[in-house]
Amino acid sequence: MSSKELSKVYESKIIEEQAKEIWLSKPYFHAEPPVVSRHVLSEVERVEPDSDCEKSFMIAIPPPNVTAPLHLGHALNNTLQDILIRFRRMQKFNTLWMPGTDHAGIATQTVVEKRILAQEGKKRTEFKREDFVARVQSWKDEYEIKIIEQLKAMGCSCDWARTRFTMDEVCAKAVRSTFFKLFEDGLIYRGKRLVNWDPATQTVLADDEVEHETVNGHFYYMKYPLVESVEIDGEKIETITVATTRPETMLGDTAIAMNPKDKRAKFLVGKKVRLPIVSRIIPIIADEHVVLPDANSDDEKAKFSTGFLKVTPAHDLDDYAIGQRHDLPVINIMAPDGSISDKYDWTDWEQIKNPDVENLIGMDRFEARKAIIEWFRLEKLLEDVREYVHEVGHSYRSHVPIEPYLSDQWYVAVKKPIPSLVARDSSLAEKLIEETDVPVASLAGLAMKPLLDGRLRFIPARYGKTYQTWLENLRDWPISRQLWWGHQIPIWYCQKCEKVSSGLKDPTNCQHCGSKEIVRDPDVLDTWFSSALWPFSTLGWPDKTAEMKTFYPTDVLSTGRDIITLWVSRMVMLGQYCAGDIPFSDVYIHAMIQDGQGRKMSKSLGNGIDPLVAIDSHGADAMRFTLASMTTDTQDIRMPVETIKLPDGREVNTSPKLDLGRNFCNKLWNASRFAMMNLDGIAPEKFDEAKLTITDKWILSRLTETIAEVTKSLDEFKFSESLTLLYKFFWNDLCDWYLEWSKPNMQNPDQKPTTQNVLGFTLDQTLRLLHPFVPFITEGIFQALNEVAPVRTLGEIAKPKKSEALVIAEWPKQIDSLQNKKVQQQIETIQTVIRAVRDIRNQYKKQPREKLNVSVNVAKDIAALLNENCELVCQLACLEKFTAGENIEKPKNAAAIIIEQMQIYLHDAVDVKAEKARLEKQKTEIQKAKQAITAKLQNENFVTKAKPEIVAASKEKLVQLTEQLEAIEKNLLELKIQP
RNA sequence: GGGCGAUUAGCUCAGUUGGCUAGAGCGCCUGCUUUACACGCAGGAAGUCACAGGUUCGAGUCCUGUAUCGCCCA
Repeated sequence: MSSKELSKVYESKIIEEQAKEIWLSKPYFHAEPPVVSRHVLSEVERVEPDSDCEKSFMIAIPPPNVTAPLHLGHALNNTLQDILIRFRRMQKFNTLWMPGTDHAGIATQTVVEKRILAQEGKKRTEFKREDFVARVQSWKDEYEIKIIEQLKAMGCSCDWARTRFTMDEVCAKAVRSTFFKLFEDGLIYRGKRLVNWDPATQTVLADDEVEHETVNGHFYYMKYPLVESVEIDGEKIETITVATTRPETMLGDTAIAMNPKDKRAKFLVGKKVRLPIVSRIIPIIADEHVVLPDANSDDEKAKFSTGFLKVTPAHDLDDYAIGQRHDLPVINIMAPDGSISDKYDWTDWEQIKNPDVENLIGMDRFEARKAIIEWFRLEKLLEDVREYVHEVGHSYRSHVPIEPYLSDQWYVAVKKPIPSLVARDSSLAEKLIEETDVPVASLAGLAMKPLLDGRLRFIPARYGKTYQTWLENLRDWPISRQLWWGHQIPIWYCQKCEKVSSGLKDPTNCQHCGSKEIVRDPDVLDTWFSSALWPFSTLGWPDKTAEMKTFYPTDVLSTGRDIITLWVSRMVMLGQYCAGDIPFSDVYIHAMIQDGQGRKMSKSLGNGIDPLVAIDSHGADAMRFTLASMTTDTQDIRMPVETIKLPDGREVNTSPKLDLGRNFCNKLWNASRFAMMNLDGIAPEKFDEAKLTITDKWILSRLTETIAEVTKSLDEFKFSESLTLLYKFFWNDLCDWYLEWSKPNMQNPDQKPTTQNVLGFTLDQTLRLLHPFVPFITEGIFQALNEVAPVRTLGEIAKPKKSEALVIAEWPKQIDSLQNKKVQQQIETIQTVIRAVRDIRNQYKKQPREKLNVSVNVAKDIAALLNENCELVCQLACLEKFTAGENIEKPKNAAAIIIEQMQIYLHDAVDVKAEKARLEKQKTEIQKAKQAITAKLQNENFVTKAKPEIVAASKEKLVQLTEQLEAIEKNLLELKIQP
């Protein structure tokens, strides 16, 4: 928009480039704490904040994983955040949107590993650790740039100068400090536990990184021979049958358990079984945990149970617990990659090894399953195989079934009272959060309390329950991961005294015996450990920075419901623990985008939409508009996906839904263009309040109403509602009616100056209201408007501050004096008449341009209103002549339409048949409505119990319907008389 | 197994604390080169509000149950 006019066609790409240039020309997105000296970090002197930035507003972006480019879900989440950020910035909050990316340990390492294997045929283990990490690092560098470019393309107004990465120095310092603080508090400990092991990526996973998938599996019924036969009720028993879904683990069985209530228990408990293949002699024990068999039970487990449970402590969580209770040996028969192996704590290998077992060594766990079943079949020990549908845990990264695996891991104790807190207030030592076993002073307690106090709020509120239930049932958090990519655990093992050392700085000697022979733990920390610190690590914690003082706690976190447990809860835990306060007060949980069939968008289904493709085809504003307009508080939004072929032959996915946004932008562009064509020579001093027409008053009233409503709904995170309000105002009021009505005024020298000011002001305010949603196009138009009409005020009534750029313009304020309900009602009446005329015109197939005559029979006051505004009606209904009056007779050859309390006659339109049909139809409708309301009013209960105003309204309605019905009947009668 | 959500026009969705003859956008039908916009304008057709009970003067809205779909947790 070089000169004073907007280009004839709206082109998103040009507008986006221009807006980006403007936004980057000055630090509009940058926020600074209000301080005198920023260099003194320890004791910051605060100056009194100036009135323009009294309050701060901050959002920390959920840092996207550097694993892959952003998808449409990111586009949605970041659009919503940008809307909030731009809204608050315009409201003159000191607004900071902190950007950055996440190293995403397991995900990124896996992706890079796969790529190197595919392209170079090399495994990770063929690299030196630092060389491999360097390869991941360069992947990260590449994707970090891509991601930030994508965010910029979407219009995100982040403070780019502050961009962080979860493994950069600033974040690493926070990670180290947090770890050490937890370590000092005794909340970090090492334990040998059965963990969720991912054999593909070969690392441990936390409970919530395990996804449960429904699997069509089998129950295998395998006979184990008793060492000595047993007689039960005269029957001689040689074998017992166990049922299992995982036969391969039998190699590690160390007992058979049965429920003590089982009638056979008294004969069998204490006896021994010879484990097939391995010939290990194992005991039969009694344990309450074993499910009693019941073929008719609704409980799946009872239905499939034989009453005998093979106990494999090293490969099953429940079995591990039984093993602990009965002091059973734990025999691990697998390697970390899930293959059968004698190299990892197969403690009795030497005693039991035989050719049959040796055959199995090296087999993958599923291969081994087949081989073992085959062995049982050949030995006639396989009693049965039954189909069984069950849930199996899978890795959320590699998607292979999880293997319960015994290993040493570092844990964070989440339900242990924190010594440093208890030291400050000893009453906290034993205090529990009501109706839970969660100590108030524990990490879980710290996370739970703010929700219960109402300081932490979920939007929609129902997600608070998810958060709370998870915390109540929380187990200790395993934080070590057997990966190379991540924050290496700051723990050193002494080779001499075997004790561990840790610290804020890397130790050179053992902190216990002083030995120099210390070795650092090779594992890295769970990615969520560093993500949990994000809202304050990015602000420079643990240093007492001015940023921490100004912006912490932050205001909103916007994210998907899938990571409420993984991430949100841990941020609150560690925010409270490290920074001494909640990390944010509002957690906005946005919907998940699905395709037209309600499926998740995913690479494997090929049903995803690339935001860059959407931006390319429809424009960033269009994409944002569409996404925001679909954001209600439901948990899913469906976006029908359509595959199109690009000119270059590529096939890409897009969605017809995006047209909604594009159409809107096009309309906005053209309406603004039209407005500006009429704003030439605008003179603010020529605004004359006395010359405001009814339509001016109406649009200003609607504007101020819209300002109030939009502000309120944005305050409440109602994105779709805000846009609906804006759409209605802009399209249905401003474009459809006001712009049309303004046309004659613009030709009238007396009226023009005032109309110009009203139009300039209205457009200005509309652009401001729309800016958070569609920032590029509104900025572009605003810049042009600044040239065409630099001052856009309404005399003394409204003087919004000028701004060089819309991004920092002031958010509109509602102006009560402009609110005019009476005028709004009058315009509605005028619109009703115009619509009615257009309707009959259409039915009578009159040409749109054909000038017609219309008269209206209506009560005196309305007749006066219509006559006064005869020109408004004539213009938009395309009439030659229009008269309204109290006792207007229906002319001959006129069509009649009865609406509200008006009888509108279109002269010279004769089609008796059509007219009859139309009136008969309306008669039926009105009769139906009248009957319903009559019945209501005859009901004694309604009249006495309903609110008086409802009853009064109903009575009035009845009067109106009766009048309408009479009018219709009268017209029908006339039609009958007519030939 | 426990929890949460959804079910309203062909499609995607609104529908406030119960109170109109249940709305919007897209699609469909009819007409329109009205000098801002055909990515548009004017008009129209289209719904047993998943089903069955209940509460109430009154239920798309509240309660109970059923069905289907989806998500989370175990």
